[in-house]
Amino acid sequence: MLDVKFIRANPELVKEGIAKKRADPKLVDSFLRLDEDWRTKVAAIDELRSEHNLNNAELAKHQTDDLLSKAEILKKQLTKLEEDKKDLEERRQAKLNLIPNLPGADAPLGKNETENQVMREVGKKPEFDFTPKDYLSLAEKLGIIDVKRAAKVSGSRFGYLLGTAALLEFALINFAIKRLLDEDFISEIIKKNNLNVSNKAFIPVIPPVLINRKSMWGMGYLDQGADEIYHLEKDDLYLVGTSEQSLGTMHQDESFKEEELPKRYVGFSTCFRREAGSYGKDTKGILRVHQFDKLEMFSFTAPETSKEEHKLFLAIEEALMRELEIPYRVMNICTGDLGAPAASKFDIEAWFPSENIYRETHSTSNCTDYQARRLNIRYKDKEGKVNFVHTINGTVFSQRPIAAIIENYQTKEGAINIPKVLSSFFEKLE
RNA sequence: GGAAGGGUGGCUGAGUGGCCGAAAGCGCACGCUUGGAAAGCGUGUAUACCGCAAGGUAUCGCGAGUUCGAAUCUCGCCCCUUCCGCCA
Repeated sequence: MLDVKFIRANPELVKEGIAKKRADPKLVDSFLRLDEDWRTKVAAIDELRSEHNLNNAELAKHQTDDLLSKAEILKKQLTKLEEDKKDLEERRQAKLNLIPNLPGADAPLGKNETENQVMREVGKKPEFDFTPKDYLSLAEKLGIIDVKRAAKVSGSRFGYLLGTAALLEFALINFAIKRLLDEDFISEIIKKNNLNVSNKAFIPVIPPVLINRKSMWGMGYLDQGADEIYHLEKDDLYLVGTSEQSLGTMHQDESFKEEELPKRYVGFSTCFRREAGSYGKDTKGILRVHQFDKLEMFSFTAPETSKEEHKLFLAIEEALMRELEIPYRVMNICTGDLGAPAASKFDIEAWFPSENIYRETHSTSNCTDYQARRLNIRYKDKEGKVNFVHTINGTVFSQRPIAAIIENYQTKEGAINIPKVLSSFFEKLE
């Protein structure tokens, strides 16, 4: 949600901003019209109610027919006005809900994913003296990914990870968690990237994956893209598409002290996506499935530090990818490809040698105060002033990197080497 | 799922129809006191919206209702605690 006062004071700026995100600028005008009507109604009600309250105070002292009949009249008027107000309020809120966050200055202008900018390519692409196979046929041959049986059991876009693939996930998660709990690791990244943020460690968390309507709405995913979300009607609960949704909502209606910020979490959860709009896209394998596990970073920060925190998240993602020795590139997501809550977003795409392309494996967004305002998450600064926090989220590892590992670490014989950095974690499991 | 009890400000907790945005205590802030501190004393201490301000309006889990008037009465829902049932 945008700051209503800001919209009123800067309607042109807001129109310009949301147009860049391919939202209809007319939304702003229709919102402002409803807002104006609503405010007028509120003022009228406040005045009438004040009169009513005074009248009631008299009635408390002595009851006369005059006072009583005046009260009845005022009550009737109020009831009518209040109905109008409720209706206006709903329509006003509905418009406001549809206005996305404004893009940040660092997000490149563009209409869709084809205009995302490559920021850098990192890592040496593996050279094979044979034709590299795709991860799925390798994995199926090794019996470590099974989508056929999953189709039998659950339908399309599901998969079983077995043996080495399952162990790879556990190893990957353990490796990443170990890094994120290590302040020295974070310090080093801060130093290397010349960032001005705290080296505070992340708090590990296993969050709920079913969340209520208010929470899902608060994260900004219900007004647009609700088709993507699984909804359990009987209980009116939503399955999270990412643990971002249960981490960000954890502190709703709370107020931090400034010294508590940044509050950093790393959550592990299963994620559920209906993939309603992606028929025919990545239908093979496990790159786009209805259910997958993901380790996710989430941070509540003061507004001044959110950009740096966002850079830290990206730097962490990159550092872990470099340790894994998987080539990747970093994309700066253009305005037209940003989700509703995000002001800026960086993706990491891992190298898939069988296809000779990079594929998205990570994503980190700065949602500024858009989610915090909906969820009422604030902090008190040193002068005691209360303000909304900023929220940042970022992938650590999902299951997609497992596919990247399989492709990049394949041998001529069709086996898979284990990345060096995972070997100790892997051996403990084997 | 069944039964009982409960949900009030940062916290504890009083409040069964108007004098209640809400007693008291704790905490916190400031001041006095002190060599300094503690204690003591005094003052202040919710949020949102409208307004230049004075001030007004709303909020006692949420929603509806009764009433001129609701924290207080009625109904529905949510959440918490305890007991029973079921259960990893």
